[in-house]
Amino acid sequence: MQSSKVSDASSVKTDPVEARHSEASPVTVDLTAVIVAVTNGEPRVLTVRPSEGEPDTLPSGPLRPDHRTLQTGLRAWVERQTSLHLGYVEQLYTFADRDRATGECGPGMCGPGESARPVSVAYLALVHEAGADGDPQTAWRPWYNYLPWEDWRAGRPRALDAILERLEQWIAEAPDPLKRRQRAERVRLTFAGNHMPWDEERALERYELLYSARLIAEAWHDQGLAPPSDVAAQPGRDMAADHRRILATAVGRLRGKIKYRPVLFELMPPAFTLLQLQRTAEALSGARLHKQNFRRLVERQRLVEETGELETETGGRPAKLMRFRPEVMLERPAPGVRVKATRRASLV
Amino acid sequence: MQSSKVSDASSVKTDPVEARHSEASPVTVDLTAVIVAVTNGEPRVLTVRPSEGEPDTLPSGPLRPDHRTLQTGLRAWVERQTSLHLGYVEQLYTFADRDRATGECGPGMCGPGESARPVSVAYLALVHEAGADGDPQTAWRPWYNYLPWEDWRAGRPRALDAILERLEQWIAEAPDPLKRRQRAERVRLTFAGNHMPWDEERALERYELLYSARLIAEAWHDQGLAPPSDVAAQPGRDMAADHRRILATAVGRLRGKIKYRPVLFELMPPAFTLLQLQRTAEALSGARLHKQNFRRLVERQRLVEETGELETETGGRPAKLMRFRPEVMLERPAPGVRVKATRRASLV
DNA sequence: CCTCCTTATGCTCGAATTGAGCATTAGTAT
DNA sequence: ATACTAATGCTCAATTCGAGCATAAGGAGG
Repeated sequence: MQSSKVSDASSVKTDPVEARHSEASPVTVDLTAVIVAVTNGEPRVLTVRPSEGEPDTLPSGPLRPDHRTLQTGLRAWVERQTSLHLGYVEQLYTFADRDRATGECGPGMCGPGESARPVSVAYLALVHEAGADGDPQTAWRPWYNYLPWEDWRAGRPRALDAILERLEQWIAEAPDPLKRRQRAERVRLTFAGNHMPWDEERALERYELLYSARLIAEAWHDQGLAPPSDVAAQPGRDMAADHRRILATAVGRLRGKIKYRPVLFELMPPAFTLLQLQRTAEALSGARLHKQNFRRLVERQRLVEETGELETETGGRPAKLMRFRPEVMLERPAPGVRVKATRRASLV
Repeated sequence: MQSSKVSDASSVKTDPVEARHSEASPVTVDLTAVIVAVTNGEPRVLTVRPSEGEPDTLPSGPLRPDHRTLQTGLRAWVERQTSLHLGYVEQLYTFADRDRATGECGPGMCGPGESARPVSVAYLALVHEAGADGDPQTAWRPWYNYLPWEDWRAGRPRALDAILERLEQWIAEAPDPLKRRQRAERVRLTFAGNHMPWDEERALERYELLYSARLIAEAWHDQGLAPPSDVAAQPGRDMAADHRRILATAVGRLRGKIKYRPVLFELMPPAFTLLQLQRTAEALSGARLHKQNFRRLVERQRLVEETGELETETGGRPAKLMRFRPEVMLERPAPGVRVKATRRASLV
């Protein structure tokens, strides 16, 4: 079913006529959005509620002639589809792999071989609150549902054991010793083997590795195959087309970004406690942070100021409510929350 | 027909007619490459020699159906156009502004409004040596020819005086006081006014600001106007379409990248002295670095190892020749040359 | 050969940043 | 009162950073 595109691809290769008229191929541009919010310390992405039995989907739509720029096109689509106004928006990446589903053709919906190749331009957007829209067409999903191995907040994720076991198997299956070493090295690098620390920014690399090793259901779909029924072999919920890849890109990018730009505050309500801020940073980076050092950092950089109010619902001593101090943008280049995970995740 | 789910979703909310003729506009995808090399401490980009009287152009070509991915398409084009093999390649950005020339249509050259909108996907590539190809169709140009205000290696660039003068004028011309303050703030932030340090990574922001203020010849062209004849008002050599914007994107991105990934070595010959390495870093970042601290950094991170040879043509005491130590990639995440400009550019 | 110029390389020193953790405060729940 | 929980203040050592002094080792000019 998803395989329709694969047959397109092969027709391109085999049909000499197709190959000869090598002019620019007409394509359509699809704008896809990863819209992120963090509520109660849980990072969520907005999904368009799929039809029964279909995998989850990110909001997206084609670029239209009346869109002046890619970004305005994206905003238009999202605002229409979700009645959500986007604040911070950033371009993520442009994908156009011929052999990898890009989602425009549902089962049987693709035209004949001539159909335009789908190019998708992915965007990342941050919004304040998840709750808002009661739109029944959309749903906020914890992003770690799709990428469970990325969540180290409660220590090493359970899913990793099964994953690493499968990856060892994949390494062993390599056709020759050189490839075997390369695979092993790639696993070690991205999955923190052997003296490598876990690098939370490598979310995309990890996803791509799992895809190569066919631990990602989409890898099977893209080849027109049904994934093995063994659930443990397919960690995380799958998504339509390459949306999970786009999500992984967003996660990695955002994890990097918070370290040198104050984007964290795009996700916060107008007033918040320092712990809430910390929880948000942890939600994104997927790691626990050292509390006192986190505060020191935020305070020394003067990223926030007191509102004067207190939050009493903390479960402990009341906390000062803070607000973002927008002037920082005008003071230093590159302010951000460059935090390092605590060594021992238990602490905090 | 493209995105079934989107039109479904939107048709729920909006006028079905609108939704129906909301076909994706057909577009062509143009792959554009910023190919960078540094020779003798001068950063250069590969340009395709323009026809007489035409502005300089970056190598580019349309995405074709036989290209499996965007990146392979780009490599194919570049290898054909320049007989150059690309090593490091990274996607930069995708541009598709409707109102900004993207090169396919000169003034009046576009067909009727229906013509396909050009989308350009820009890539950055790093290569070892500029000299190589004797291809008469291409030329290596110092990138600061196009962005002279970005070169602070010999102190504050001369061009800045004229630029800032014009920008002051632009600020004063603002239609209302609020806009005036916003313009002033924007200038201060990007051009290091008033206690802001020069942030070399903001190359794109600076370019865009100059574009807004019409200090960039392309800003006039895009509106079908001839730029004023006053040369001082148009700093830097212009390029075709939005290629200078793409170049500015590349410069900013690369300046950021060298700080946390060892990409610098993609530009170096197999063996080099530490000073050559430093000159390369300086060439990219456009600033002078503190020599001893630079060596300390490179050595402490064990980015290089001695080859055992000496370079005697240094003009002074012979220097050890070094080579990149690729093992660093396997040791730590994010090794790089995160250097800060010396306060006083004279030192070194 | 001696002097000067140039670059290479070693080393120091104080300031700032970072990682980790102790201690105290101030609320709520039992 | 006692136990928990979270907020907040503070310390301390290790490391990193910014700046600069000092010395080494070549070549060029006298």
